[in-house]
Amino acid sequence: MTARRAGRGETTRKALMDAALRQVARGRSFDALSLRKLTQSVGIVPTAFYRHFESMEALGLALVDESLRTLRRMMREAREQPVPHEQVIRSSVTTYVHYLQANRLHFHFIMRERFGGVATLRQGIHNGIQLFVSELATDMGRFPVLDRWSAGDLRMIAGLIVAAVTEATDLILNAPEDDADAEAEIINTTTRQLRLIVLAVPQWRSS
Amino acid sequence: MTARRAGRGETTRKALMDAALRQVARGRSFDALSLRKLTQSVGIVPTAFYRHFESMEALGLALVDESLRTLRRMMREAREQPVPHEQVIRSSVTTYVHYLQANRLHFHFIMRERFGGVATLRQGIHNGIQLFVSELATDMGRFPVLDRWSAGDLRMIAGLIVAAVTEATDLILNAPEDDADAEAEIINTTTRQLRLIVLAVPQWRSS
DNA sequence: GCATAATGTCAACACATGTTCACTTTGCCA
DNA sequence: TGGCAAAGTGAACATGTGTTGACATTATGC
Repeated sequence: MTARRAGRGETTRKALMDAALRQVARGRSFDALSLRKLTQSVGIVPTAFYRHFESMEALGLALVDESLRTLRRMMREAREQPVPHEQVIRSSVTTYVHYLQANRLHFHFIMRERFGGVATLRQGIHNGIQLFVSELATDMGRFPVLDRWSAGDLRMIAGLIVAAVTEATDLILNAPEDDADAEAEIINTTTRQLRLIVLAVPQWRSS
Repeated sequence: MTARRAGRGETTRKALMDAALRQVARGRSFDALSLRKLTQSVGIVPTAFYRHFESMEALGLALVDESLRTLRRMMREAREQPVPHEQVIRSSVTTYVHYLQANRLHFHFIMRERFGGVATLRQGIHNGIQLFVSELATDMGRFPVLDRWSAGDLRMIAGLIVAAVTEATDLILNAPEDDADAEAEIINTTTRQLRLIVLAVPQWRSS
């Protein structure tokens, strides 16, 4: 039983991860981070890095893991929340954006490294998102009309929704952090996009 | 009139740009490229780089420009092409994917640096895409039913379409280059997504 | 409280990076 | 054809990089 110790080591490990996240959120891509600057910003000597991670890539993978975890947590909480009868879409979008604001660093990391320069990170994030799409698809399959849809059609529509939300995420992250007007407009546009999609559902005939 | 010479210089300038594009397509993010490796892969000495670009960032901006230009070229050609009466959506998607395959390097660059680590490149690409969305919106405003839509609604739906196409682009670029089956499936999914969107159009009531 | 493993430090390495300056070569235009 | 600007070269620089090994300092479980 390798009971993980939770001494100061655990905290500087976290500090390293946070430092990396902050650097990424500041604009740099993970690919271009330097081990030395990272340790410096944490206040330890470069060589101490290896006490916590085997390599930079390992750090990156840990960050992918952590970030995807907050994504899953969001979905779980959303599932446990009772579904509001009115304004389902609008309130979902709003909730999402709040969650996004509360976890900017993780979302920023995911967005940047999703197409970033490190193949293994890309792969990990890609898989995570695909899983996310799948879960969304099966969730949607429980709704009144959609319960007659094929699995493929459900994935198709889930993918479309995720694409819309991804675009919104991009816009939010690139807007100034406290611009309420911009945020409101993005929420508005995304809400209308999702409403449009829902409007199409009853019309759909699988070919 | 500063008539640009087209000597060997012009060609190694292009060679530098191509080398950078290849490196990016290979996986590295632009801000992790090294000036030295670049010049080495072109066969010139590092210092000669400055004969063609003031800095790496200048190279990047030139690449943004070039890549966005192929995007605009695509749209222009699409506009000049007569609209097929049947299977409009499917044939559009197919055409797009072919164009994408024929210009993988440029699309790869756009996709990677759209969220990449260099702010100015991000900004440039973002603006380019927004312009793209606007043009698509006004184009769509010429269609039978959509000609009654507000500009805001048109932008909304155009954004949704672009989001779907962007997702498809990502999938295509990350699939092996000659996997016809995967390509066919992506085309299929995207086509259905766009069809779904079109189905919603007659139902839409602007609030 | 002591032994022990985990964290952290220090010095040093071999190498890669961007950029400088003065120089040579190339190719075009008058 | 001679001149001149453009393109390419070479040596050298100051810095930054990842990684090594041997050593010091913690903290924690027994």
